[in-house]
Amino acid sequence: MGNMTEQAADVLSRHCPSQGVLEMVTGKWSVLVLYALRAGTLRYSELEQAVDGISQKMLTQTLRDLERNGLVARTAYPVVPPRTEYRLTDLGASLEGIVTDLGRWAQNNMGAVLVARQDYDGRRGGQAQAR
Amino acid sequence: MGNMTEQAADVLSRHCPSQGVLEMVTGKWSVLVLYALRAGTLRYSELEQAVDGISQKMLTQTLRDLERNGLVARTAYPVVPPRTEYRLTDLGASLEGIVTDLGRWAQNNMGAVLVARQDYDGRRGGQAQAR
DNA sequence: CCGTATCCGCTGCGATACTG
DNA sequence: CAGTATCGCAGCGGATACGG
Repeated sequence: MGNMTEQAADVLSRHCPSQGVLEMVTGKWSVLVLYALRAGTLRYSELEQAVDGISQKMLTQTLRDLERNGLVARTAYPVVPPRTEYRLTDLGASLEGIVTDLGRWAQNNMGAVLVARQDYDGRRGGQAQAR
Repeated sequence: MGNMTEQAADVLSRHCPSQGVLEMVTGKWSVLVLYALRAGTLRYSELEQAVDGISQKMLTQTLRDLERNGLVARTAYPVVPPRTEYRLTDLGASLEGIVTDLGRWAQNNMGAVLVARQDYDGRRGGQAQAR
């Protein structure tokens, strides 16, 4: 099955629900939380440490979002002090490979990207360049 | 880049530049444009058609960003009417596999995600649910 | 310990109009 | 055809304070 010149029902199609699925990856923190959870089950506080720089608000919000999308399972133990654990669901685990590849790509190629940026900004002749 | 006192010098570390690299993927349109450009060299108007629903502003902005990051090459031919072509650089092409996997994952699993959302929202007992 | 609530600046993104 | 300019707003995301 080869020919894919017809790509009507594709991710690129506006009304395809897969767009909404991709929006899970957009957002500053989602990928990083998934990346951290590859290690296995983690408590809230452990995630907070693992994903360096994330605020409580964004950690909670990202986790709720991932939970809603069925990628992460939340288990709260009614003890004092509270204990809550998060782990990837099967669905979430099916993304592990991609998340890992993405992380590896980022680390392997950040150098090249940084150089490209300097090059691009440089060609612009030292004008004030935001971002 | 030298400072990696611990094994913790990976994507999850706050000061790791790979975070900035990951931000290329965040954003609603970047992945879709990359996805479209897997097909080969495309003109501006072809991209506009391919990535359904994107506005001129966001297409231009996304392309500039990808160009700045060294993932996309832009070639403008000084003819009338103007003709501008975009293609993946080698660096951009090195992301092809991941982008393809991501697209395939989205299409294969959007059903499961949709179900998970309904399930999650349903358990909340019909309360007003944003997003 | 694991959250929720609130205030608020910033910017991503869309809509629209204009140009070489 | 391939952009740029401008406006406007919703929502992301940070800081801080509070609650079970």
